Amino acid sequence: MSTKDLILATAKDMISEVGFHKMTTSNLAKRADISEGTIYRHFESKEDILQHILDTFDEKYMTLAETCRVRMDKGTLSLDDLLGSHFSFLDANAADIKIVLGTYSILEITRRSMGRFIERMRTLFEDFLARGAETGTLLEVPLRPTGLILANMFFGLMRIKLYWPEIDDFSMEAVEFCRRSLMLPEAGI
Amino acid sequence: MSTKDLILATAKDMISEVGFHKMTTSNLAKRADISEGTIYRHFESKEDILQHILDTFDEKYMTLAETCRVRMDKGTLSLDDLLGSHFSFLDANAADIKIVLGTYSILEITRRSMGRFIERMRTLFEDFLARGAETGTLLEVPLRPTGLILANMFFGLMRIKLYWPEIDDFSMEAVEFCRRSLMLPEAGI
Amino acid sequence: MSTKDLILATAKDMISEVGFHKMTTSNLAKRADISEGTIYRHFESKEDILQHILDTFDEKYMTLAETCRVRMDKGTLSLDDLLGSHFSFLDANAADIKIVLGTYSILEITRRSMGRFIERMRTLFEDFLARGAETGTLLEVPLRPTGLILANMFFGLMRIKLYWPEIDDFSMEAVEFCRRSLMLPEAGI
Amino acid sequence: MSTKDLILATAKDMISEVGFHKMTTSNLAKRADISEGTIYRHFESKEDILQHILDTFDEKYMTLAETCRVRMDKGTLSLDDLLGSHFSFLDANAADIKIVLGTYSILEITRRSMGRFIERMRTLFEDFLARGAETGTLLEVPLRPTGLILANMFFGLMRIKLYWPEIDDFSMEAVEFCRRSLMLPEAGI
DNA sequence: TATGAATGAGGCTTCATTCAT
DNA sequence: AATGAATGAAGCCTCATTCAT
Repeated sequence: MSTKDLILATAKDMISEVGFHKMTTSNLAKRADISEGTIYRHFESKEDILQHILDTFDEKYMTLAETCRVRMDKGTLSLDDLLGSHFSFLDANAADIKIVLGTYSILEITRRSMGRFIERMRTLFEDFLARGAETGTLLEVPLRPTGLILANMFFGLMRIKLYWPEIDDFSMEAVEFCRRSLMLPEAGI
Repeated sequence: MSTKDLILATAKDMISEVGFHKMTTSNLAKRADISEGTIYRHFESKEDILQHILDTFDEKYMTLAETCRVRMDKGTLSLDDLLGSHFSFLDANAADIKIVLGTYSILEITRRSMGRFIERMRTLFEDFLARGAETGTLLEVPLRPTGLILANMFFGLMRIKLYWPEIDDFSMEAVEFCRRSLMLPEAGI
Repeated sequence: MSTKDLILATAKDMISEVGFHKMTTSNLAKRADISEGTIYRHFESKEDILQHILDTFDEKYMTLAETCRVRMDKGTLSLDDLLGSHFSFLDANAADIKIVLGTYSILEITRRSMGRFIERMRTLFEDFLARGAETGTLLEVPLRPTGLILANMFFGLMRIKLYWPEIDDFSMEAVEFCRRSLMLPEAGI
Repeated sequence: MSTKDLILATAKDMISEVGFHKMTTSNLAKRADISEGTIYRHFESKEDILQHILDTFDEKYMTLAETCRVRMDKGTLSLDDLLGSHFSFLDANAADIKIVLGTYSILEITRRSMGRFIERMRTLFEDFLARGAETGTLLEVPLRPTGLILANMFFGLMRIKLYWPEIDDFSMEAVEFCRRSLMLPEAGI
C-alpha cells in the first residue's frame, strides 16, 4: 500500500473511532508508523485528508446509484432490492458514514458533502417512486418530500446502529413501515 | 439573572451557533461579560456546562412526555396531537437540539444523554401505538421498533431543518407518510 | 515592570542581538522567564511585538524632531547642533535602529516603518536647509534630495557602527564632509 | 547551463525577490525544475548556495576595481568616471546587491562578505582621493574616512533604490553633493 | 548524477484550567 | 464571588537535510 493510502486508511479508522478533532496529526503519524512531516508530503492539511475520504465515499455512492438506475431502467428493481442494496452499501461503508455523521456539524466541507449525498439519495428514491407510480406498483405520493423521507430514514438507521449499537437493529421493521406507507393495498384481494 | 444562568444561557447560544469546540472559555467569558475565572466558580469544567444544558433539556422533554401521557390516559390525544406537540417542542428548543445533534458524536456525555432522549421518545410513541391498537384506531405493529422509527423520523426532520435550511420543510408530508403506515384503512366508509 | 514591558524589553534585546527570525517565541519566553502562552496574552502575534517596538521608536523620533523644530524656529539650531542631536539619538537608541535595519528587508511592516522614518528625517533636514539658505548661512541646494542624502548618510553611519564595529568611527569626518558641501565659503575672509 | 549554474541562477533570483528565509529548498527545486535532493549533490547546504553567490559577486567587483585602478594609473580616470562606473556596476548587479543588503544582518557569512566589499570600495576611493590630492585636482581630506563616506553613500543610494523605489532617484544630486565637498574651488578664477 | 519520499526538530499559536488578589 | 494574569500541554504545520533507488 502506498504511503498516501496508508495515511488515508489509518485516518479513516481513527476519525470514525474518535472523531476528527481527537485524531491529531501526531496520533495519526504514530499509528501509521510514519513521521508527522510525511503527512504533509501527501496532503495539504489535516482537513485535506478528510476531503479525500469524503470524495472517495462520494464516488462510491455514485457508483451504487448508477447501478440501481440501470436495473431500474430494465424494470428489474423491486422496492426490496433498492432498500436492500442501500443497507448493504451502508454496512459496507460504516466507517465513512460515521465520519460523515460525526463531522457535518463541525466542518463546512462535510456539511456540503453530506448535503450532496442526501440530494443524490433523494433523487434516486424519487425516481423510483415516480416509476412505481407509473407502473402502478406504488401509491402516488409527493415525490420530492417522500424521497427525502426515505433518505432521512436511512441516515437515522445508520446513526443509531453506529452510535447506539446497544439498541436492537430495526431495519426490517423500518422497511415494513415504508412498504405499508407506499405499496398499493395488494390488488388481488 | 444569576451569573450561573447567564453563563448557561450564553453558552447555549454559542454552542448552538458555532459548536462546542469553537466556543472557548475565553469567548464565552467575553460574550457573557464576565471573567474567565468566574466560569470555574460555577462549573467544574467546560464539559460540565454542557452537562447542565443537557440536563435541563432532559427535564423539559420529560415534562412534555408527562403532559402527553396525561392526555393519553384521558383518551384525548390523537396522532396529530402527539406529533404536533412534538414538532412544537422541537421548534421551541431548536438550540438545545442543535447542541445535542452537534456533539453526540464527539462527547460521551451527549451520546448518553441523546440515547436516553431517544429511549424516552420511543417509549412514549410505543405506548401511544399500543393504546391505538387496543382501541382499534391504529394498525397492530411491532411496538418497540415502530416507536423507534417515529422517534428517528423526528430527529431526522430536525437535523435537516437545522443544518440544511435550504431544503424545503417536509414535516407535513412526513406526518402523512406515517399516517398511511399506521392508520387503519378507514373502516367501513 | 509589567509583564508586557518585560516581554517588549526582552524581545528588543533579542531581536537586535540575533535577528527577528532567530528570536523564537520559545527562546523569548525562556529568557523573560515566563511561559510561552503568556506572550499571547499581551500580543496578538510575534510580529505584533515588533510592531509595538517600531511604534515606540517612531514616537521617540517624532519627539526629537519636534524638539529640533522648536529650536529651529527660535533660530538657535546650528548645523552642528542638528547633526549632534541626531548622533546622540541614534546612539541612545542603538537597539531599535539595529532592529529596523535588520528587518526592513524581510518584513513589510518594518519596510513601511523605516520608509516613514526616512521621510521624517528628510523633511526635518530639508526644512533646516531651506532656513539656512534663507538666512544665508548655507548654500542653496536642491532641498528634497539633499535632505535625503543627509538622512541616508546617518543611516549608513549607524549601520557600519552597529554591524562592523571593528571599523573606526568616522562620524566627525562625515560631519566635516557635509559642512564642506553645504556651508558657504566663509564670507569674511 | 550546468545544473549547478541553474541552481545558482535560480537561487539568486529567488533570494533577491523574496529573501533568503522565504526561499526554501522546496521552492527552489520546483522553480529550477529539479529535485530537492539534487541541490545537495552540488551544494553542502542552503547557506553554501549563498556563499557561492557572494563569492561570484566579490570577484565581479574585484574586476571592476582592477579596471578602475588601471585607468587611474594611466591618469585617465576622472571623479565622474569613477562614480559613473560604480553606478553602472551597481545597476547591473542589482540582484546581488539586494541579496547582500537583505542578509548581512542575519547571516554571518554575508556580514563578513559585505565587510570585505566595503573595505575594497573604500580602498579604491581612498587611492583615488590620494591621487587627486597629489595632482591638485581634489581637496586634501582625511583619506580613509572619506573613502568610507563615499562607499557608504553608494550603499545608501542602492538601498533606497531597491527597497523604496517610490522615492525619486537622487544619484545625480548625490554626486553633486560629493563634488562640492571634494573638488577644489575651481582655480580658474 | 538525479530523484523524491521520508524525517524530525522546532516554529507559532490556542486553550482549558489555576491561583493570588 | 469575581478577577484576569499566568500556565503548559498540545495542536498544526514547515523545512533543511538524508538516503534508498
